[in-house]
Amino acid sequence: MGIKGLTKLLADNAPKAMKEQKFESYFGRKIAIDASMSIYQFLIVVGRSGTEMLTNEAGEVTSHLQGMFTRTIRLLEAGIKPVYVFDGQPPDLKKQELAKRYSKRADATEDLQQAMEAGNKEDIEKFSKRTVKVTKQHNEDCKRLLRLMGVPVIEAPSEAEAQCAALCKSRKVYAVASEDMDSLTFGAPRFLRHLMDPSSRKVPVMEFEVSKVLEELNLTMDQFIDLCILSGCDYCDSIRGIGGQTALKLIRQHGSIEHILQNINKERYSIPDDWPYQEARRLFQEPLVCTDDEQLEMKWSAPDDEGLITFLVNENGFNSDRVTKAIEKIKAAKNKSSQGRLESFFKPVGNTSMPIKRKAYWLP
DNA sequence: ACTCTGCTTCAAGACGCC
DNA sequence: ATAATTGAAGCAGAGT
DNA sequence: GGCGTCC
Repeated sequence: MGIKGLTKLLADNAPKAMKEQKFESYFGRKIAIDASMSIYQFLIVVGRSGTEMLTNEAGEVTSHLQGMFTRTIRLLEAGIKPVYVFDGQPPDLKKQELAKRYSKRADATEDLQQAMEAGNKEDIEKFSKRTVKVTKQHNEDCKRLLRLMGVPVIEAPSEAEAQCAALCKSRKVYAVASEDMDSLTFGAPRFLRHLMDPSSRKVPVMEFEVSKVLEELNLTMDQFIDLCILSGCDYCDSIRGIGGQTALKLIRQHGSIEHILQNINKERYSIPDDWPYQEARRLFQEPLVCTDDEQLEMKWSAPDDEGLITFLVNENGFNSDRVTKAIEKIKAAKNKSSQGRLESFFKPVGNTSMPIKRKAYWLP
């Protein structure tokens, strides 16, 4: 569930920490993306009608490939250098939460069964979406596709969001793009929401800087993490009756969850038994991430034409012409943006005599 | 009156043709 | 055995 | 912009 109500809390209490940006302003930028969440959305929405989805001849689902392929091309054409980060093992604390979701899905599967027997189209549509799950195979399919496209893939040891944040902290990428507010709690210095929306043109890209969030809320990072835990996170329960607003007030007043617990009226608020807030805090402060430079190497290389045609056309029934055209798009996009951010940034100005300090500008 | 929490519900891609 | 979303909007009702 | 198709 991410962090409950954090968007609204920040909009109300730290409006200057977020700013609208143009999609085009990320030309040449390296951006980390949580792959699993994208795959999930593709499975739910791409080519779905009732229980029907896009499939290959063997009847295996290909919606995730279609979605990942077109979206990644769109990013490359915008000059963005995406790096997709895949989930590893979830932390133990998350397993309780995940068990709940599992049982919800089991319920939905039953509901779907009934709807199908009753032939209720609307219900079939509704419940089938809730039974979607991302399998290991889906993940492997997408990794293979991305590698063939020449787009880097990183396998996180645990939470992908945490790995994305770590990449941004160590300046290996410019920003993290996600719809999940956890990114800020993991300390991603620059965080983008709605990066993918502008195609439908409704929502502008929203850019958050964690340093400004802290500055405006007047909190330390540790206090911000405590605020997120109290607001409600995936790792442990929160205190019933305390939401974002109250949590912010209490943190400002007492400084930490420990001090809040010492001062709070325990008649009024019941603290959960065996409340693992300290472990949750630790997961946000020091999540398990990979820091090995060799494993984090990112290269945006030319696409593998033959490999893509074998995989998409021969193995998964994609239209041959479409794939060929798409490959050309990828090549054109990579040529255009391989010059990097600076030249293209200055090109419209038309003044080539200006000396440029290359190195300084190349930092993310 | 007003604020806040907490529950339920929903919707979720990208492209091209018209 | 294997796999585990999300935010947001709208509404009810408790608390202050 | 609404609507069907992608596999």
